[in-house]
Amino acid sequence: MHRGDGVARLRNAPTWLIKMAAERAGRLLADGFAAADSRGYHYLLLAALDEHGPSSQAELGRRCGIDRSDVVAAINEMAAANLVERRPDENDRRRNVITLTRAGSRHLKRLDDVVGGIQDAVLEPLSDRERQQLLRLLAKLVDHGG
Amino acid sequence: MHRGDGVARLRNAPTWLIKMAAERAGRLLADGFAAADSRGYHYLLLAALDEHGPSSQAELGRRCGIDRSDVVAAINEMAAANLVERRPDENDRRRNVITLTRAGSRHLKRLDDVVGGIQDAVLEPLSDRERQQLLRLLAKLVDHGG
DNA sequence: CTCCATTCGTTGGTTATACCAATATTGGTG
DNA sequence: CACCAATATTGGTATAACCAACGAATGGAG
Repeated sequence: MHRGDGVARLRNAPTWLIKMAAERAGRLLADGFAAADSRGYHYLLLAALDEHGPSSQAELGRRCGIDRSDVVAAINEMAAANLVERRPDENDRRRNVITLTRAGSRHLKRLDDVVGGIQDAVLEPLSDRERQQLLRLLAKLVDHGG
Repeated sequence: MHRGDGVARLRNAPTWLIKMAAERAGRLLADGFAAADSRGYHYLLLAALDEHGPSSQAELGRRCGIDRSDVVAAINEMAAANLVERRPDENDRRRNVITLTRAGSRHLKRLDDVVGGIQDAVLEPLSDRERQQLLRLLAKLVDHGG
């Protein structure tokens, strides 16, 4: 029995189904990240560093949609684990430059695998064609407003 | 700019898009409920009462997937607003019987309208055919595992 | 150069959701 | 009766997401 299964009017409410599916995906992702000693913010930040190179914390926050204060905490954790390096920016002494370390790159690869595995687990009941359909429909929804 | 828009590998990750869509839907729902002096739990509980008639708090919790302790709090709030009535069960004095009041029925109608409006807002970019497709795909996902 | 607004990192909160544990009361079963 | 299960309730925890305020530093307008 899942949240709201006993309420008939929700079974045909797309927004509710989206929330249900998101909850499941979120649980699986959180569990997978936790098993790799990480969490969602870490994955986002590592991926952003990988794709855009060394960045200030504010840049990371804007790119990932994470509040500056939460970036501080996540970077603290990852710096302590040597996944990233934090050093002051010579050209702008307000900023820190965050750099991905070798260990950070390796960790990101592991997390990419975790995410990939969860994609497969969640999408398992769908055929390739259906997955493409779903991707297209969701992209349309997200591009529009969210 | 939305959460994770600056991370390319997420734009083609269905689970991420689902989470994004769910966040948007969740925000809209929370805002809509708040504008009606309610929140998600209230809607779930009122809907369950409407569909199944008077129930104990434990029944409500099981049907809605809400923890018993959270049911207590939500029922407290709704009883204070005269949306439901809480009285001890004569046949089983462990239980309370929760009953929907007239005002509760009216409130539920308002919340149903709120939810309906949000469905339309979220699904706006999709044609009728696409909405049916999405509903089908999501149902498949949710039925399967979550 | 001076003043002012802005940016940045950081600390220290708040809120809402979703849990979990413990308790007293009652019900049902042997 | 003795025992276990279910119920309502209190209280607490963890987490994500967000917000406010601060000092230090920067940049631009005059």
